[in-house]
Amino acid sequence: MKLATWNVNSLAVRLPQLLDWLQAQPVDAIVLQETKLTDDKFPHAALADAGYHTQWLGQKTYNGVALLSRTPATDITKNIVDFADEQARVIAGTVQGVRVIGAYFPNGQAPDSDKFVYKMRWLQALQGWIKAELASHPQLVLMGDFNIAPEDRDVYDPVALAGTIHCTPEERAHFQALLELGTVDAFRLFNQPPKTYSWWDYRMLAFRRNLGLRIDHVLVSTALKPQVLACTIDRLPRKNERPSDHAPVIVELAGLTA
DNA sequence: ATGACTCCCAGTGGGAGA
Repeated sequence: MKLATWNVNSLAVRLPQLLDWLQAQPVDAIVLQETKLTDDKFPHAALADAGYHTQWLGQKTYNGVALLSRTPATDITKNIVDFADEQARVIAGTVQGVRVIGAYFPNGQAPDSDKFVYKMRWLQALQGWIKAELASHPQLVLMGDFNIAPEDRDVYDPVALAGTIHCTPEERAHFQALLELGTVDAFRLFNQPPKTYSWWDYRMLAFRRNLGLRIDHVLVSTALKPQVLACTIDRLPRKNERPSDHAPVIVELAGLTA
Protein backbone atom coordinates (compact mmCIF):
# COMPACT_ATOMS: atom_id res chain seq x y z
CA MET A 1 0.00 0.00 0.00
CA LYS A 2 1.36 3.38 -0.99
CA LEU A 3 0.20 6.65 0.54
CA ALA A 4 1.28 10.17 -0.25
CA THR A 5 0.86 13.79 0.80
CA TRP A 6 1.29 16.87 -1.36
CA ASN A 7 0.70 20.55 -0.80
CA VAL A 8 -0.32 21.49 -4.35
CA ASN A 9 -0.63 25.27 -3.76
CA SER A 10 -3.83 25.66 -5.80
CA LEU A 11 -5.45 22.59 -7.28
CA ALA A 12 -6.93 24.76 -10.02
CA VAL A 13 -3.42 25.46 -11.25
CA ARG A 14 -1.87 22.10 -10.38
CA LEU A 15 -4.58 19.63 -11.45
CA PRO A 16 -2.78 18.63 -14.69
CA GLN A 17 0.43 18.06 -12.73
CA LEU A 18 -1.42 16.03 -10.12
CA LEU A 19 -2.97 13.82 -12.79
CA ASP A 20 0.42 13.33 -14.44
CA TRP A 21 1.98 12.50 -11.10
CA LEU A 22 -0.72 9.96 -10.21
CA GLN A 23 -0.06 8.24 -13.53
CA ALA A 24 3.63 7.94 -12.66
CA GLN A 25 3.00 7.16 -8.96
CA PRO A 26 -0.26 5.21 -8.72
CA VAL A 27 -0.59 5.55 -4.95
CA ASP A 28 -3.51 3.96 -3.12
CA ALA A 29 -4.34 7.23 -1.43
CA ILE A 30 -3.07 10.79 -1.35
CA VAL A 31 -3.93 13.78 0.79
CA LEU A 32 -3.72 17.26 -0.69
CA GLN A 33 -3.30 20.62 0.99
CA GLU A 34 -3.91 24.18 -0.20
CA THR A 35 -6.45 23.22 -2.82
CA LYS A 36 -7.72 26.84 -2.57
CA LEU A 37 -11.08 25.86 -4.02
CA THR A 38 -14.58 26.21 -2.70
CA ASP A 39 -16.39 22.88 -2.48
CA ASP A 40 -18.50 23.56 -5.57
CA LYS A 41 -15.37 23.97 -7.71
CA PHE A 42 -13.60 20.78 -6.62
CA PRO A 43 -12.56 18.73 -9.71
CA HIS A 44 -13.93 15.41 -8.45
CA ALA A 45 -14.98 14.24 -11.92
CA ALA A 46 -11.46 14.54 -13.36
CA LEU A 47 -10.09 12.63 -10.37
CA ALA A 48 -12.79 9.96 -10.71
CA ASP A 49 -11.73 9.53 -14.33
CA ALA A 50 -8.20 8.99 -13.02
CA GLY A 51 -9.51 6.22 -10.76
CA TYR A 52 -9.83 8.00 -7.42
CA HIS A 53 -12.66 8.45 -4.97
CA THR A 54 -12.39 11.83 -3.33
CA GLN A 55 -13.43 13.56 -0.14
CA TRP A 56 -12.76 17.25 0.23
CA LEU A 57 -13.13 20.26 2.49
CA GLY A 58 -12.60 23.58 0.77
CA GLN A 59 -12.86 27.30 1.26
CA LYS A 60 -12.31 30.42 -0.76
CA THR A 61 -8.77 31.63 -1.53
CA TYR A 62 -6.87 29.85 1.25
CA ASN A 63 -6.36 26.38 2.70
CA GLY A 64 -8.55 23.50 1.50
CA VAL A 65 -7.76 19.79 1.82
CA ALA A 66 -8.72 16.56 0.06
CA LEU A 67 -8.37 12.81 0.43
CA LEU A 68 -8.13 10.74 -2.75
CA SER A 69 -8.26 6.96 -2.58
CA ARG A 70 -8.55 4.07 -5.03
CA THR A 71 -11.11 2.39 -2.79
CA PRO A 72 -13.76 4.53 -1.08
CA ALA A 73 -12.75 6.02 2.25
CA THR A 74 -15.17 5.51 5.14
CA ASP A 75 -15.86 7.32 8.42
CA ILE A 76 -14.98 10.71 6.96
CA THR A 77 -14.15 13.48 9.42
CA LYS A 78 -13.56 17.10 8.45
CA ASN A 79 -11.38 19.39 10.58
CA ILE A 80 -10.44 18.66 14.18
CA VAL A 81 -13.38 17.26 16.10
CA ASP A 82 -14.57 19.62 18.86
CA PHE A 83 -12.32 22.46 17.67
CA ALA A 84 -14.26 25.31 16.09
CA ASP A 85 -12.24 26.36 13.05
CA GLU A 86 -13.28 28.54 10.14
CA GLN A 87 -10.29 27.31 8.16
CA ALA A 88 -10.41 24.10 6.10
CA ARG A 89 -7.34 22.21 7.28
CA VAL A 90 -8.04 18.54 8.01
CA ILE A 91 -9.69 15.61 6.29
CA ALA A 92 -9.68 12.06 7.62
CA GLY A 93 -10.98 8.74 6.40
CA THR A 94 -10.39 5.03 6.77
CA VAL A 95 -8.82 3.43 3.70
CA GLN A 96 -8.24 -0.32 3.55
CA GLY A 97 -8.30 -0.49 7.35
CA VAL A 98 -5.86 2.37 7.84
CA ARG A 99 -6.98 5.64 9.40
CA VAL A 100 -5.60 8.27 7.01
CA ILE A 101 -5.50 11.83 8.31
CA GLY A 102 -4.45 14.63 5.98
CA ALA A 103 -3.67 17.97 7.57
CA TYR A 104 -2.60 21.44 6.56
CA PHE A 105 -1.06 22.85 9.73
CA PRO A 106 -1.23 26.63 10.15
CA ASN A 107 1.80 28.52 8.92
CA GLY A 108 2.04 30.83 11.92
CA GLN A 109 3.70 33.66 9.98
CA ALA A 110 5.96 34.88 12.83
CA PRO A 111 6.43 33.86 16.46
CA ASP A 112 5.11 37.21 17.72
CA SER A 113 1.98 37.22 15.53
CA ASP A 114 -1.67 36.42 16.19
CA LYS A 115 -1.31 33.67 13.60
CA PHE A 116 1.29 32.00 15.80
CA VAL A 117 -1.16 32.05 18.70
CA TYR A 118 -3.71 30.35 16.44
CA LYS A 119 -1.09 27.82 15.34
CA MET A 120 -0.40 26.90 18.98
CA ARG A 121 -4.12 26.56 19.77
CA TRP A 122 -4.61 24.45 16.65
CA LEU A 123 -1.65 22.20 17.51
CA GLN A 124 -2.96 21.70 21.04
CA ALA A 125 -6.39 20.73 19.73
CA LEU A 126 -4.84 18.43 17.12
CA GLN A 127 -2.86 16.65 19.79
CA GLY A 128 -5.95 15.88 21.85
CA TRP A 129 -7.88 14.69 18.82
CA ILE A 130 -5.03 12.51 17.48
CA LYS A 131 -4.72 10.90 20.89
CA ALA A 132 -8.37 9.87 20.68
CA GLU A 133 -8.03 8.78 17.04
CA LEU A 134 -5.07 6.56 17.94
CA ALA A 135 -7.08 4.94 20.71
CA SER A 136 -9.85 3.99 18.29
CA HIS A 137 -7.66 3.39 15.21
CA PRO A 138 -4.32 1.75 16.09
CA GLN A 139 -3.40 1.65 12.41
CA LEU A 140 -3.10 5.36 11.72
CA VAL A 141 -1.16 7.67 9.41
CA LEU A 142 -1.07 11.43 10.04
CA MET A 143 0.43 13.23 7.10
CA GLY A 144 0.46 16.60 5.44
CA ASP A 145 2.09 19.99 5.46
CA PHE A 146 3.05 20.36 9.12
CA ASN A 147 4.74 23.74 8.70
CA ILE A 148 7.26 22.53 11.28
CA ALA A 149 10.89 21.63 10.64
CA PRO A 150 11.41 19.09 13.44
CA GLU A 151 15.20 19.27 13.71
CA ASP A 152 18.11 21.42 12.61
CA ARG A 153 19.01 18.86 9.95
CA ASP A 154 15.62 19.59 8.34
CA VAL A 155 16.64 23.19 7.60
CA TYR A 156 19.10 24.55 5.03
CA ASP A 157 20.59 27.09 7.45
CA PRO A 158 19.77 26.20 11.06
CA VAL A 159 21.84 29.05 12.47
CA ALA A 160 20.25 31.78 10.39
CA LEU A 161 16.77 30.32 10.86
CA ALA A 162 17.03 29.53 14.59
CA GLY A 163 13.89 30.67 16.37
CA THR A 164 12.10 31.72 13.19
CA ILE A 165 8.77 30.32 12.07
CA HIS A 166 8.83 26.52 11.49
CA CYS A 167 11.88 26.25 13.76
CA THR A 168 10.77 27.62 17.12
CA PRO A 169 11.11 25.43 20.22
CA GLU A 170 7.34 25.69 20.71
CA GLU A 171 6.58 24.25 17.29
CA ARG A 172 9.19 21.54 17.66
CA ALA A 173 7.79 20.59 21.07
CA HIS A 174 4.39 20.09 19.48
CA PHE A 175 5.93 17.85 16.82
CA GLN A 176 7.61 15.80 19.56
CA ALA A 177 4.31 15.59 21.43
CA LEU A 178 2.70 14.00 18.37
CA LEU A 179 5.49 11.40 18.33
CA GLU A 180 5.04 10.75 22.04
CA LEU A 181 1.38 9.91 21.46
CA GLY A 182 2.68 6.78 19.72
CA THR A 183 3.81 7.71 16.22
CA VAL A 184 7.09 7.75 14.31
CA ASP A 185 8.43 10.03 11.58
CA ALA A 186 8.41 7.54 8.68
CA PHE A 187 11.08 9.48 6.81
CA ARG A 188 13.57 9.01 9.66
CA LEU A 189 13.06 5.25 9.84
CA PHE A 190 15.49 5.04 6.92
CA ASN A 191 18.89 6.35 5.97
CA GLN A 192 18.22 9.44 3.91
CA PRO A 193 20.48 11.65 1.84
CA PRO A 194 21.51 14.69 3.88
CA LYS A 195 19.83 17.98 2.99
CA THR A 196 16.64 16.32 1.85
CA TYR A 197 13.81 18.86 1.97
CA SER A 198 10.15 19.01 0.96
CA TRP A 199 9.71 22.75 0.38
CA TRP A 200 11.76 25.43 -1.37
CA ASP A 201 10.92 29.12 -1.61
CA TYR A 202 9.92 30.28 -5.06
CA ARG A 203 12.40 33.14 -4.68
CA MET A 204 16.18 33.21 -4.54
CA LEU A 205 16.58 30.28 -6.93
CA ALA A 206 16.04 28.30 -3.75
CA PHE A 207 15.27 24.97 -5.39
CA ARG A 208 18.29 25.10 -7.67
CA ARG A 209 20.47 25.94 -4.66
CA ASN A 210 18.61 23.42 -2.47
CA LEU A 211 17.76 26.06 0.12
CA GLY A 212 14.82 24.14 1.56
CA LEU A 213 13.00 22.93 4.61
CA ARG A 214 11.55 19.53 5.47
CA ILE A 215 8.10 20.52 6.70
CA ASP A 216 5.89 17.91 4.99
CA HIS A 217 5.72 14.76 7.05
CA VAL A 218 4.24 11.29 7.42
CA LEU A 219 3.73 10.13 10.99
CA VAL A 220 2.88 6.45 11.30
CA SER A 221 1.41 4.86 14.42
CA THR A 222 3.63 2.45 16.32
CA ALA A 223 1.27 -0.40 15.40
CA LEU A 224 2.00 0.28 11.72
CA LYS A 225 5.71 0.98 12.12
CA PRO A 226 6.84 -2.61 11.38
CA GLN A 227 5.07 -2.39 8.03
CA VAL A 228 6.80 0.75 6.77
CA LEU A 229 8.94 -0.28 3.79
CA ALA A 230 10.06 3.10 2.51
CA CYS A 231 9.50 6.83 2.80
CA THR A 232 10.74 9.20 0.14
CA ILE A 233 10.34 12.77 -1.05
CA ASP A 234 9.78 13.08 -4.80
CA ARG A 235 11.63 16.19 -5.97
CA LEU A 236 10.68 15.70 -9.61
CA PRO A 237 7.43 17.72 -9.60
CA ARG A 238 9.37 20.70 -8.22
CA LYS A 239 11.16 20.78 -11.59
CA ASN A 240 7.91 21.19 -13.52
CA GLU A 241 6.94 24.43 -15.15
CA ARG A 242 4.82 26.39 -12.65
CA PRO A 243 5.53 23.92 -9.85
CA SER A 244 4.08 23.82 -6.39
CA ASP A 245 6.64 25.04 -3.87
CA HIS A 246 6.20 21.69 -2.06
CA ALA A 247 7.25 18.20 -3.15
CA PRO A 248 5.14 15.09 -2.47
CA VAL A 249 6.13 12.65 0.28
CA ILE A 250 5.42 8.96 -0.33
CA VAL A 251 5.23 6.13 2.21
CA GLU A 252 5.03 2.45 1.36
CA LEU A 253 3.40 0.00 3.77
CA ALA A 254 3.66 -3.78 3.57
CA GLY A 255 0.86 -6.24 3.97
CA LEU A 256 -2.05 -3.98 3.15
CA THR A 257 -3.64 -4.46 -0.22
CA ALA A 258 -6.96 -3.50 -1.68
C1' DA B 1 19.19 43.79 0.70
C1' DT B 2 13.78 45.44 4.49
C1' DG B 3 14.12 42.27 -2.05
C1' DA B 4 13.54 38.21 -4.87
C1' DC B 5 8.13 34.31 -6.55
C1' DT B 6 3.42 32.64 -6.99
C1' DC B 7 -1.17 32.31 -5.63
C1' DC B 8 -5.57 34.64 -4.93
C1' DC B 9 -9.02 38.39 -5.28
C1' DA B 10 -8.90 42.24 -6.67
C1' DG B 11 -8.77 45.52 -10.51
C1' DT B 12 -4.28 48.43 -12.68
C1' DG B 13 -2.24 46.85 -5.95
C1' DG B 14 -1.98 43.97 -1.69
C1' DG B 15 -2.13 39.96 1.57
C1' DA B 16 -0.41 35.46 2.43
C1' DG B 17 2.46 31.81 2.01
C1' DA B 18 7.00 29.68 4.31
